[in-house]
Amino acid sequence: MPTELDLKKKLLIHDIAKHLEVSIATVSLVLNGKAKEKRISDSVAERVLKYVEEVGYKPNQLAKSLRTGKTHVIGLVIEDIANPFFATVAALIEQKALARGYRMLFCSTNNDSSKTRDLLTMFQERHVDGYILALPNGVEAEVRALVRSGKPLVLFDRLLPGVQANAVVVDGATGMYEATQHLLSQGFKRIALLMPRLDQTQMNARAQGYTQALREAGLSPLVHEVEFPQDTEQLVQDAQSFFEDCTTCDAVMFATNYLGVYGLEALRRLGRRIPEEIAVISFDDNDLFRLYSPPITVVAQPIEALAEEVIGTLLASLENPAETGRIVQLQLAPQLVVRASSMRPSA
Amino acid sequence: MPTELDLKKKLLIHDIAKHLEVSIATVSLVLNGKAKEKRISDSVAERVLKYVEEVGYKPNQLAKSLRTGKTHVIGLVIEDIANPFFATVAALIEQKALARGYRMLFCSTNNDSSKTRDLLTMFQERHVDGYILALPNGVEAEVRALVRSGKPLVLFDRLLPGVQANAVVVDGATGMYEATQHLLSQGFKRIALLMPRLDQTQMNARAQGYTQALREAGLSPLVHEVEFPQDTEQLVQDAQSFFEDCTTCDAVMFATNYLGVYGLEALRRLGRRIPEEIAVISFDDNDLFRLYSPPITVVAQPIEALAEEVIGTLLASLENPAETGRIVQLQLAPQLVVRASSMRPSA
DNA sequence: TTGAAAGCGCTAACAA
DNA sequence: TTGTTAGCGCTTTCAA
Repeated sequence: MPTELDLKKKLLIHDIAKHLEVSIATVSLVLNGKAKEKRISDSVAERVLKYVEEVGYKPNQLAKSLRTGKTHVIGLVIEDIANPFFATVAALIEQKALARGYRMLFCSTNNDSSKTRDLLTMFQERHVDGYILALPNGVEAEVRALVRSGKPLVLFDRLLPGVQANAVVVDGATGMYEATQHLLSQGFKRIALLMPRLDQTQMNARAQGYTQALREAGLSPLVHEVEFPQDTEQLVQDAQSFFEDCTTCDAVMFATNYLGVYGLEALRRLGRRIPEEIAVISFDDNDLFRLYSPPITVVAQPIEALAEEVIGTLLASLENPAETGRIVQLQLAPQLVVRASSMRPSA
Repeated sequence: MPTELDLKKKLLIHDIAKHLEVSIATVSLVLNGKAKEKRISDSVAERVLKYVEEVGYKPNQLAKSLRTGKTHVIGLVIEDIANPFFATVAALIEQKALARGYRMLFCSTNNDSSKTRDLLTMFQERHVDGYILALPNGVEAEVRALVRSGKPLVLFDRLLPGVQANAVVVDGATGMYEATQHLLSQGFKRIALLMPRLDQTQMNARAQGYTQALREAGLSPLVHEVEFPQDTEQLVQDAQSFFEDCTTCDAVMFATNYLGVYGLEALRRLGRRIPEEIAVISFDDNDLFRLYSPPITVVAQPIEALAEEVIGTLLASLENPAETGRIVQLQLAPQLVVRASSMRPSA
């Protein structure tokens, strides 16, 4: 004998209206908090709420969305959810969005512009209410169209050339500039930079900060670009052969967290001592850098603040459609965390 | 003067039918690949496809879903997207699901059963087509109801007591059993286990494997449970005071990747040398363990295979509703990766 | 081979 | 204060 719970026959608003002998509209209004506004008697409103709770009626969100045009879903597009930086940002954003009644639909681009285009199309088809985007180059036209359409949207981590939109990024140029100066002040002279071959604004900024600091010191930059994305083992070997060639380098900076990891692996395979033979600084902090022997100096991104600003900016334009048109562009300061890997060993 | 692109007035199926002077049904049928079946002339089908492509018509998925009852969205519920294990699994699942035409709606539980209940309700309201779940205890009733409802569903990482459902888990008991035996064979005698205080099947299995190996060797287990989830600094200090108390321990096993990280931090603060003063093994592999000095021995989970089996199982029951009822339960073997941290230093 | 029309479940304008 | 009803955009049966 099935219990009541078992045969839960997917209640409709119609059913509950009939049971309570009120109209569908009344139920809908009460459920959407418009009882007062529409001057529905407190007693009726109360009865509705009570019964709905009792039988566990849940409105079909699909129908609701079709009707209202709102899905309460935010589309999150990032480079790779397996990258700790993006995973942490995603976790924080999810948490904050959930608290405000929004859910996340997420996808990784893997820096593939064609895949990204498909993703953006899918999000549009699904009518997400807003977008949070860390995109590869090559989708400028699509994003521009999105902005024009008036959909709330926030770019983060990186900008898109020629696209005017809300954005929250980290000031990697200053971060790398200061990090480079720190190395110089420690007496290191041949400072190399390892960065991925990606024409993205945040990467260019990081390289620029590094280059500027060196030039001001009258030194010349030594930039090595590695293919990315690419097979892990290949990346390590690439770094390894770079270090083998660059026998005069006394310091190296990694432009991303994953290059830091692969770079350390390469240095370890070569048996290079840090910082005695080569000083190291990586962009982005994580457990590995903090606990490595020696601990690695990093340019730490303000992840918590980044997530907060991103979701704050999006929710603001979501809840205040009037303000669409006013563009918010934020640049957050990273923090240089000096650890043993960049300290000139006292001779 | 707005260009054609600018005033893209949200095309409807109606518009395209009218333009082509065919019926709405014809357009719909062609778009859903039922042209042949419904014997629609090739020429008409071709015209429809061509025009749709030309003007970039995209059906409203909300309306489509409301009508068909299918959303092509998979709900992914995990403990914490910022945990590298879950982040990696999520990345792999997302990639494989996308390739099959499904998108992911994801949420983290943070081991909060009440939050989890809300999450499951939200997913139901949004009519996700299937569920991939790594849940905390306390939601057995909800999941049992979900299974009864016939919705495709796969549990992973951990089972739920008393719930019969598809599942893909890793055999942590054997993994820890073998790891413990390895330590014993290296001559370590006082082996402690640090684990989170979570009554979850995978944790219990790991503890059981450890305990069994010790008992078989006539030794007694030494299990320390730490509060989780909890503030990071607190976790490190908790581990630290455990190590301070346990002066006779000559080896320690960490039941999760995060405990491994915090445990290493604690040992470092105490200045304990690994493996001379204490040998270390952690469950779950990652960059930190591989590159740590000394490299940490781990019980590595077969993440790629796990993701593959999870999505494979789900898609199978998604695409083959007939088979609902046939439960698939898989147990994958982890791999002991021996590194320096667990090797008896040659005296 | 194609067209008309009945919904999917809900919201909200309009009437009463 | 509450009820009726017209859609939101699409799929699919049934009739032509």
